[in-house]
Amino acid sequence: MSDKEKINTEEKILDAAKEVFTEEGKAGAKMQMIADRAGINKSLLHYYYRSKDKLFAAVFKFAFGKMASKIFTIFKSDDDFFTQLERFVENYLSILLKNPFIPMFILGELNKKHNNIAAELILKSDVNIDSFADIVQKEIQKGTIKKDIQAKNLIINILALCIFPVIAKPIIEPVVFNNKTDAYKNYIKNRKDEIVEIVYNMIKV
Amino acid sequence: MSDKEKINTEEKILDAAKEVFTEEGKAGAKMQMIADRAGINKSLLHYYYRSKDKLFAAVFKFAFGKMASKIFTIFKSDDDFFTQLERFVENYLSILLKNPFIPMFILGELNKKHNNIAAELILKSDVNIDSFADIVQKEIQKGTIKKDIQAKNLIINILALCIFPVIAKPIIEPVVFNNKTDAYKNYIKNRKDEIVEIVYNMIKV
DNA sequence: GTCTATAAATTGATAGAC
DNA sequence: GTCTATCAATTTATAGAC
Repeated sequence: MSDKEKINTEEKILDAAKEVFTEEGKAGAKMQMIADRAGINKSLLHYYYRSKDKLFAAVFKFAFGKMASKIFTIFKSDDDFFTQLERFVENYLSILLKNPFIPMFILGELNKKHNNIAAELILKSDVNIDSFADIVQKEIQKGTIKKDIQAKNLIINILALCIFPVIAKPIIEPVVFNNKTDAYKNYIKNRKDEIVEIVYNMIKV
Repeated sequence: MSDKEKINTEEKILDAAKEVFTEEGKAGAKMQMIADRAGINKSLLHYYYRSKDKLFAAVFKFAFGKMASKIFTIFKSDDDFFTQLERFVENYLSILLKNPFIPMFILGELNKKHNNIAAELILKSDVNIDSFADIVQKEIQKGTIKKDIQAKNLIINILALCIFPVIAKPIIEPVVFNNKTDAYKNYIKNRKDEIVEIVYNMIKV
């Protein structure tokens, strides 16, 4: 898909909307910006998606799917648990760095007082941690990890360690790394090993 | 300050603005909402604060100060390092739970592409981690913590483990705790001990 | 399908009376 | 200081030509 002229209008609109909504938030995004970015007229937005709310819903659904759907797939491989965890962190960090604005967009919209659309879409999603909880339970029985490890805590901690450094970049880069872009980039590059070691120390017997 | 009628108008406006801006974001917040919440006329907002930008700047400055200014003060006590860390986590979680919308507000605005105001205010702030880095260095020399601990990594990890569960509440509560509010509240209540243990396992020799 | 023109509603900001 | 009335600009959405 190197030639952007070849994709159809509906797709062009959705791509532009993804960019503008995730960069500016729902309230900050303007239909005119999206039309400009898509290289089409504002009226066409309403022709394909009837309202800003409908377009937002499409983008939010895509964004949430991007970050949530593949979370637990890695834990279905035949690798041992520690390898699965390592591959998960690597994989999730990779997705995050390719889509640095998406987590902030999702969390930002969900935390808005008057945004039923986003909250409703979460309720309809079928993401759940049951399969991951089963795997953790089995590892405990095998004696490979600490007895008192809780799957819920474990997954939240891992996601916190992966997501926070990305969404807090605009504050970490100036405050922690004195505005040195390279220092922040280097920090992120080494992030996988850092997280894996923390998780290892969290769960090892 | 139990009788809200007694505080002056300027203060009433700022209090209302803090609420509305942090709940809705800068673009989502409307001057009319703020006036209504303050129980005054919209024109008075412009009388005290000349523009929405000026009012936003006042709120953002307050919010950032609330979360950032007291971060490193605890590490000036005479307690041993592990006790200082424990007290820091306890203290920071307490501030977070009293102001659950502030971290999301700060990070959300800083991640907006076209928001110079917030980014400028961060640059002007004098928050830095130098004193904390010194303390970590001394502990390493004393041999009380691992040799390869980096202060920058340590503080980011701790903040991640504190802040993420709060800003991700709208997704943790439905996805991880099946919409059981009590289960989430209980999880947060036990959060301090969980984080302290993780940090202990991170740094102990 | 895509555009121009315009309606209709919202919203930040000001003027002026009291 | 506080209010009413109103402006001017923005913004979502629609009507209608091609």
